[in-house]
Amino acid sequence: MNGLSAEEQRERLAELDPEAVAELEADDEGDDHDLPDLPNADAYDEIRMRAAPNPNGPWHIGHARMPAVIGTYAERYDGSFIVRFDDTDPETKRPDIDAYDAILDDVEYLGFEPADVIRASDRVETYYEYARDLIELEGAYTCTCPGEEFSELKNAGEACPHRDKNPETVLAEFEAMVDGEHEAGDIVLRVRTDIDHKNPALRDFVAFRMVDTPHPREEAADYRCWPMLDFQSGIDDQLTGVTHIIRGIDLQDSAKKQRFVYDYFGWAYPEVIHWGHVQVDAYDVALSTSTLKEKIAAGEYDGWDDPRVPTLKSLRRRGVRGEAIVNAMVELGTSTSDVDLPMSNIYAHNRELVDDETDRAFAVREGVRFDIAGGPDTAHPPLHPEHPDRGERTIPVGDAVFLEPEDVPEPGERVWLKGYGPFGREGDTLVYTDESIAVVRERGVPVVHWAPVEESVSLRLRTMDGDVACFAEPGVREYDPDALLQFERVGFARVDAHDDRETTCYFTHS
RNA sequence: GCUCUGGUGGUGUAGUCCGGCCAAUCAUAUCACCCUCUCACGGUGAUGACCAGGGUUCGAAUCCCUGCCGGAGCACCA
Repeated sequence: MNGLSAEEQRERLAELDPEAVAELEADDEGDDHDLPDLPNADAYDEIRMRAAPNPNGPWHIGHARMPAVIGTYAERYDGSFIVRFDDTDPETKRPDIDAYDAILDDVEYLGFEPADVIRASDRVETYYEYARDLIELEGAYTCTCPGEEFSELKNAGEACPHRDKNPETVLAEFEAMVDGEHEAGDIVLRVRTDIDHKNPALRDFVAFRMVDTPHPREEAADYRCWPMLDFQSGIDDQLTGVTHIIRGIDLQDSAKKQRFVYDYFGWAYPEVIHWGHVQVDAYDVALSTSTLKEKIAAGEYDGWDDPRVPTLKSLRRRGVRGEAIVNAMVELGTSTSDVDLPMSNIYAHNRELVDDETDRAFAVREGVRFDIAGGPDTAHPPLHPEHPDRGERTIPVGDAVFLEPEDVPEPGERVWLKGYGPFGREGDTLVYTDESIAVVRERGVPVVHWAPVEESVSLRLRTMDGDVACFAEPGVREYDPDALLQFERVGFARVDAHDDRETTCYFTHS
């Protein structure tokens, strides 16, 4: 057997023990991805998942987890996912009209395409239909108890007086809700679950309530009777063929509540996975859309793509590839405990994606000026050290250069200007010494990056810690906005804009 | 108070269902060395974990009990 190739061994094994081969192949498969298998995946013809954001602002980094994971699952199982905006609260969690498109942009940036995009606020009539059906099945009742009173009864495991109304009465009262004949707080429609269920969270929850504030979307502005998340989401998951739901641990009880509705209708509940919260390091601000919104409105940040802000728009502007974020998110898996995602992880994935194809350039931060004496007129460092075939840059040196303060040699010491040549410091002048590269290899002369004074480009490097004034080599102006560069010994940066005075780049990571 | 649900190196993850191949996998991180006209990339090595205590067993990260610590829900928010 040892004399055979792996292929032959496997064929041979197939004859002897087909099941063992299947197992081997399953193992091989397992090495290709980090995410665990979807529960009970074989039971479904097509895997269907959904991202159900509340459109209250552009996404922060944590939001990337949902599309990253369900998009990856969809690809792996040859299934699909939809984006469904759960925008059924026009007041407390009022949708931001711009957020719908902003979120879809973010999904695209991550590299995924939803099979469909729907908005709950377009589907209110549908929810009404199912509510009517549920009422007829005696699965829901209208209730005018003040919230606090009901809460007390519920905690005691006691039914309120409205629970036993007949369906005809309930239906009539519900139609009055639909017609907007009530005001917020006056009446709700409750699902009849189990009033003394041992878990108080599951007892007769609210399915519809009145909201006085019109929905910001014109198409939905006339509705006053709005479904609650647990009802709306449950109906939609069934209607859109969702087979697997992933959601946060804060919604752990949702499935249990929705099962009561599913049971009334005779539906099978989808598979469900709960995961914990994601926390990201490296930022001063919390991963919270509402907090970000406040601080941006207050002028503390320039906008949703300010480099100091933990949003996807910010990472995008900084030149981080969506794929890097996806890779990092997929590595987090789907565990129920809270997880910390270090930004260094996203950076490591990004570096892996971009390092090989990114041109190199020089940018000097807070440059110190030195005159140059001797040496060739131009320097020709390669565009990429590992790909000399891609060509080289041309930097006109002029008669002075900038060095970073940390790279300044002591008087009498030498320094190798990268891609240019060896110099010794005499006062404020760097004098060309015409030595070979051996001084670097054998004598340990430091190799530093530099920029010419005369033909330098003023460059503003926007970083998470604020803006840094730099001088860059002239070739930087040739790159179109959106290009990625690696400033040698500084780090990666995305070219953002050029104007008459300066070039702006966003720092990606080291 | 009631009800869920977790706890593997700094971080994430594999292993836990069906105890032994686990003196615990892989990645990232940090440090060192090598490579190098970058502090990038690449290579080598090091660091570093089964929440605690009992029990069952020839054998426990894995099963049982207790404790400790954490997260979540009990909204006319999502």
